[in-house]
Amino acid sequence: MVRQTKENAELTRQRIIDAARQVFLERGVSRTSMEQIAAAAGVTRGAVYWHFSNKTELFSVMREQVFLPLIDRMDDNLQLENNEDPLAQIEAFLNGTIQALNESQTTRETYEIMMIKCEYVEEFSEVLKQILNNCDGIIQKLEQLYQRAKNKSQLSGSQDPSELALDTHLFFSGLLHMWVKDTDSSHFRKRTNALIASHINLRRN
Amino acid sequence: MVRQTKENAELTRQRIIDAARQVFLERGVSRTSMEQIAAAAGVTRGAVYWHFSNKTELFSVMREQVFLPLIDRMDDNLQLENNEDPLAQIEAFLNGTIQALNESQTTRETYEIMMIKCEYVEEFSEVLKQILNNCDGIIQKLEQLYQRAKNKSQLSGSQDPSELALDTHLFFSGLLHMWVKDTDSSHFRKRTNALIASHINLRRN
DNA sequence: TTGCTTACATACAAATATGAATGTATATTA
DNA sequence: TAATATACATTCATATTTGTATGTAAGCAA
Repeated sequence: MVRQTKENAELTRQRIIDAARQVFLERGVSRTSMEQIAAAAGVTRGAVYWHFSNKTELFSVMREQVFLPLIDRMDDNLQLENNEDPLAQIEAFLNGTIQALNESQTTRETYEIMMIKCEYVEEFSEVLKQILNNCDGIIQKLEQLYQRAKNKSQLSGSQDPSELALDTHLFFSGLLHMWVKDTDSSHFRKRTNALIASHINLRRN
Repeated sequence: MVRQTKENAELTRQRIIDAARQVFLERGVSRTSMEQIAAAAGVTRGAVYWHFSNKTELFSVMREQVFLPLIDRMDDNLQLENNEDPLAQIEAFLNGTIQALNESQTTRETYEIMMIKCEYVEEFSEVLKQILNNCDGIIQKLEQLYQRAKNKSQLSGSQDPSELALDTHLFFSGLLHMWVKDTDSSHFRKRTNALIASHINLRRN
């Protein structure tokens, strides 16, 4: 197989991305060599370098394939439609993200790589900034939703939407980390729905 | 300087550990070579290999120097003394840990390395297990404290101590991550106390 | 059909990293 | 004070990894 058609080349490219994800997961991003990725994809380094200029670019593509759609989905779930029940909407957003993890192994693996199999230095610290920016967006939207919940007297006591939003974001950030790290026992993953429910319930009037 | 006294050797050892922390922070654990550590410590690789058998051991020592005392301190803060105000005790525990970060640059740096400059694969996945075990311990103690808070009718509504404990742990885990990642702007760090206060307040009767 | 380009494989050169082996001067100890 | 162990520095052999350069057969356009 010396020269593939355009279609086949695209398949090869995707196989390389999938192989990279697999090896990143096993050996960590830094320890992974292009040779290992090539071997896992059943090609040589020549092919990998043909499709991607280096490991960093390959990493970025792998990440974006999963995260860009995921972020879109999260944005949708947080959209300010005229919802009767903002608190329920927040809950649905949290559950939706967990559901995305449950449904797609690729998403799960990518999350795991991003969280505990990647060192955010040099070129990669840029990625960290993007992530933080994204967090800011989510926090803002949460705050708006909490504000609307407050306007509708859904909240108990006199709670500040801004602090509620941050509290929820931190909770969820911690939740995702735990969810990802809890690979074998998985006794944690079964509790997530209840946890999210009680987290929201704590706020409800 | 070919042969130092025992005392000086101990100083050299510590200098190597400090140098390792510094280079780990800059380049990430994986990308850091023994040569770079040696250079940063002002010695040669010979000295580094004399004191530590390899990078993994050096990493472990660096980590334990900071974490073992920190864990002890956290355990102390969570101890079940006959406290009148369990909720305040939890709040003090959270604030205390943040304070430890504020007070010690070494602790801060080590946390940052552990969180975003280290890949938890192969030998390092053992470390991850230890961390998770520790979390379990903290969660259990939080649960006991929440139980006592409930017995004293400190809690509003009918909240489950077990879920409150997990919620607090996830919140705090997320908080630590944010705290560490928020290196430059530091606008987040100033809000931590207020955030912790409102997190606890949400539970209070 | 020819010629150019694509999609790789193979080969090469240079850099970097590791662990161990060896050297060595000085503390330490008997 | 002589012998030994210590605390390193230096050297060496060996991998490993990277990027690039070159080769090549087949696809594709004119």
